[in-house]
Amino acid sequence: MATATSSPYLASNRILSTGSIVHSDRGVGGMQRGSTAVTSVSGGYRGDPSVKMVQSDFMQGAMATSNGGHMLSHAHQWMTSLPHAAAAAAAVAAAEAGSPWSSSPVGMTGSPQPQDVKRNSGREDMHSGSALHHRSLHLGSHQAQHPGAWGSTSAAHIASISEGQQQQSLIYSQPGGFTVNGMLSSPGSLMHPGMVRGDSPDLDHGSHHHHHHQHPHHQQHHAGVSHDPQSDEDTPTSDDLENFAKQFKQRRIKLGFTQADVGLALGTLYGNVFSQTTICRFEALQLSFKNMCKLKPLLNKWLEEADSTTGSPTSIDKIAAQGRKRKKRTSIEVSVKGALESHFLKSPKPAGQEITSLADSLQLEKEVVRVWFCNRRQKEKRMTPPGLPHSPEDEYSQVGNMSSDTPSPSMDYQRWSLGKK
DNA sequence: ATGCATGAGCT
DNA sequence: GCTCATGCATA
Repeated sequence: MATATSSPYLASNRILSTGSIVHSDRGVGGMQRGSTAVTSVSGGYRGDPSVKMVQSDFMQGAMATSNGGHMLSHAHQWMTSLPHAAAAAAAVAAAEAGSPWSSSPVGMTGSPQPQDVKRNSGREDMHSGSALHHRSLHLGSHQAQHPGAWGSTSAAHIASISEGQQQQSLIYSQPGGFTVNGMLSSPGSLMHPGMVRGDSPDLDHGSHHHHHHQHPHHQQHHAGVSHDPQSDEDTPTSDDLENFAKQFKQRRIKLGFTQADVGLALGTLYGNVFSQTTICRFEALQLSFKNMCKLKPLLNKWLEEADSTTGSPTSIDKIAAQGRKRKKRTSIEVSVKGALESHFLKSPKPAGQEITSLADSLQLEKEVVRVWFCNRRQKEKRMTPPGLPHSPEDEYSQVGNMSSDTPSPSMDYQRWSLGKK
């Protein structure tokens, strides 16, 4: 399908009725040998099967009304993602016909979610378990390096989550390495006492970030029993996190919850919803150290709740973040990615001008390139172990050859979580 | 499981 | 315009 070779963008299709067209020729790089990037637009939204189809239909209607049927006229094509109700969609349309994506959605409708006890027994166990990549070093050294990364700024500091937050519960009785499963006298069910997040779909995004300068100094416990003195307010070591993540995943699966379930549960329990992505990254230790520290308490709490509440429905009420317009995800061709990688190795932080020219030569939007670099840097940060004694050069040590254009996957990432088994 | 994207808060 | 935390959409 994506025969859109003429122009870098231009979607061959737009909102497609759910499920009907799923095209996706898995060979993104296998066919469009001419385009640098494809921008496949699709309308399907998986994650809420219950209303999926309906909204799709509404979508089309809404769009036709607002944009006269084409929203691709812009240089970019944004995709409005699933207005939930016709009313909402209409409202949005009326309010901002053809305007940029920055609008904020109107109040959302009550979620029609039929609280169901999700206990999808294993289902993602398979693919999730294949996360044991490379293994190797894991030293306890320390070294501050990236100025905003791994261990420089604030450590475990539970960001002040939204308003009515009152976590900090000091009932952590479960250290990362051992479980006291069962008999935890957790508050039972309780759940959202009075937290009503009636506004922003994405809620609390705006309250986490104060930097308290205190390094997450990795406390090395001297040899002997690795107890895991995880008191309330103390920075866990990388090992702690690693163990916890491992444990967590195990328990989670055992209990029959999916990563998405957990994310939602956290939302109903603490008012902080997280996506499957985040939970996944947590389990895979692909978050920044600081971020890991922040999430651990929450997940720990959930764990306790989860296995103490045997059978009790950790209710879920989804609040679909909708009405948001998002740029379509640009798909960068492999070869182009290679080029970007090369440049990255030379200059990880290209200046605006440089980005512009690069973007131009690669036929990509400047913004896309800029973002690519941002993401690349970010990725690098989490790939770099917090306490690796090696010199900065060791990062990409590609000992030996390396022709200027070696298509090699370049660099084998090593994360700090390699002590895997 | 991950790639590209959005946004808040800094600088 | 960057960093960082996060997530939609995808592979």
